[in-house]
Amino acid sequence: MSTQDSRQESLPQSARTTGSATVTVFASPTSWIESDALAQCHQVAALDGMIHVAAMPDLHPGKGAPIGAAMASSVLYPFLVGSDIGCGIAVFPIKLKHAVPEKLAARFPDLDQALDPVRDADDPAWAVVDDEIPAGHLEGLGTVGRGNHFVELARIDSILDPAHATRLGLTAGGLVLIVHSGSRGLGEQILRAHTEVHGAGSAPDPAAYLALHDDAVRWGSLNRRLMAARVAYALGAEPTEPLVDQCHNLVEVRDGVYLHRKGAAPGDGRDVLIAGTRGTRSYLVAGHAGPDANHSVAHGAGRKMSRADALRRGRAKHTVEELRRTPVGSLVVCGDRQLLFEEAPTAYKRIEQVIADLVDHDLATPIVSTVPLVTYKTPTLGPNSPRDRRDQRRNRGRS
DNA sequence: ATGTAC
Repeated sequence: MSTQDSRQESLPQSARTTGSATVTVFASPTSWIESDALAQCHQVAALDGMIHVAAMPDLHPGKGAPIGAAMASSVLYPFLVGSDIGCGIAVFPIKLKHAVPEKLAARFPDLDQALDPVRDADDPAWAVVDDEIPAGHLEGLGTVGRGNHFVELARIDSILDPAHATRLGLTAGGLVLIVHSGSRGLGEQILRAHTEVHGAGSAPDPAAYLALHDDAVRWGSLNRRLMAARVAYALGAEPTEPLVDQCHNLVEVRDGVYLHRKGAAPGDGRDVLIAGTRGTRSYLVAGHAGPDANHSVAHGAGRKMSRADALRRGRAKHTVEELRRTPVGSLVVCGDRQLLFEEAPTAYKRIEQVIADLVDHDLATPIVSTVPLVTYKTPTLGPNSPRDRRDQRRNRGRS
């Protein structure tokens, strides 16, 4: 199977009796995979009840558990999903007459500001809420969050599978909104409630955890639709239904076991957008991953550097201006300089290699690529904004 | 990735 396979048959006889699960890495030998991330896969493999760990080519170290892995177990471990339960990527078609990045970047709404049922009662974006708000959770509703989350206006670039692209109504030059976000404070609350009592232990009442988890998954999806509607209206377009909306942090019950996905998208007959970086292409693919891959595909380019390294090396290598205007001509709306360095394209692996690894292992077939026009991270409040002044204080004497 | 504390 994989050239970085470390299945039990390759281990000495004595190691086979430990009850450790199998670990398969779906990456070429030349693809960059950190040894810390592999070590985390093997730590996970040693957990009680673990059956199989499938590591995707975007694998990188996470907090306690690897990111970019699908982990099947007879026991449910909330920490393997992490705090951003329901995080995922949705793609919405959008029609605009003129797509000039400079003009559109200035029109994005403030996605740090939650939709308030009273103050924003007249906001037309509420129309996408067609049911109860999951868990009745209003805090942070309609906000993108931080880290690697973003809302991007992108153009369909290459058509790689014409028949499939046509079925989805995608043509070269068409525009889409790509929304990567999750359940914000809600998922964090759910994991914390478990962790305070059980730490990294399993869920003693899986059904109880799953009920809360499912709320967070629904909330994340609603949040992505709300943001797409907020942005569509702000850009002078109508909101649309998502073409794809796949969640890469969740646990599902499948074949009688708990399949935990952490930075791994469902890849079993579904279409999924695999995000590049703020300054490179993304790829919509048709997933056809089988049991060896725990029915999963990669979720993005995957970090190549820790946030700390990206910040340190980025300050020496890039100016803020070149990170806000990328090599593909897109604009990055980000009023937080530190985040801009942490999320620099050079801090990530090459998305084309990740896609090639998926193709080579027969996990996915690319449908189209997209190229960013405007990527929104967090509001730019102008040169004298409180945020930028804070950044200047933080950076003084260091850069 | 998160809200909160420093």
